Amino acid sequence: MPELPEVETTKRGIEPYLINQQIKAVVVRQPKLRFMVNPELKKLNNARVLGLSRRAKYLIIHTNKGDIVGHLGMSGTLQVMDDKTPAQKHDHIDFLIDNHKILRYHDPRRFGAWLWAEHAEDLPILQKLGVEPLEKEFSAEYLFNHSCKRKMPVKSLLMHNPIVVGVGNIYANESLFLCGINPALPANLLTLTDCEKLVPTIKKVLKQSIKQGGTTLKDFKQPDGKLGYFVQKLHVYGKKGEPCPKCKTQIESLVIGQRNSFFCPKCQPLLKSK
DNA sequence: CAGAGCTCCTGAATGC
DNA sequence: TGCATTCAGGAGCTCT
Repeated sequence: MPELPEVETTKRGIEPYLINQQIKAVVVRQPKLRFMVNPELKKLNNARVLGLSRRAKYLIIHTNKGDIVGHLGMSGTLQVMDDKTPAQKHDHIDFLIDNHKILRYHDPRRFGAWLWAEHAEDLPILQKLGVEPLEKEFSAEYLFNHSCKRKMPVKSLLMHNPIVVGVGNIYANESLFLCGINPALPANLLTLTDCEKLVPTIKKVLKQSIKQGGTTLKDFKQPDGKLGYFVQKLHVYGKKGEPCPKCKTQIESLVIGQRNSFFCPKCQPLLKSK
């Protein structure tokens, strides 16, 4: 599933092919995605790409005729390929570029979204987003300020977009494990000290992942980038029943906020002893 | 306002 | 072998 690092990697990967190019046409084969694809997209003929940016997991393509705002959902991919490449199943959108290439959006589960706005900042969806996890605004103090008065489980808080964006299920699980914090712990029981550990850990995990995203980057230049998402070294995510890498206790799983969560009951006790 | 639950969709995994 | 069922998963929206 494209997490923030994947989106960032995608952005960096396609940017060189798009910048200063004209979008000749936009072909929408399947408009029914998470939201109906914005018909305004089709008016972008001959729009020139000025640059790309990212906000949370949204990818923004700035043109002289407005901003295209895309989200890869959980199974979406964007690839630049030759404009003669035949469309495959689930290839929902093509942006035809004037260098005989296309930017193709492929998304089996259709959880993605493609919006348009004169200025991306005006989209309500983007305005409601919390801080970027890699920016300095996401600090221990910031997290503590928002956690101390909420009862929701820490893990849900970390995945709560109005507070901090881009921390997906995998990263929330892994970061909490690395900090020895139980994912079900009510947020208001987090101490400032916990936050001082957690925040840098989240940043570290995300940065590491972006670095590894270089691997993904290579694949996605290959037109048949059928390589799935590269597996990264995970400690607990998806490892129910396996031994904890630290203490060998069996990893347990628990559904929190409809999301599967993994943790070591010994390294991440719910009740803080001592 | 906080927070729980619902919903979109399809492929993979599991069950018979 | 094949059909039917179950589940995962990002995030906005609705309801309490």
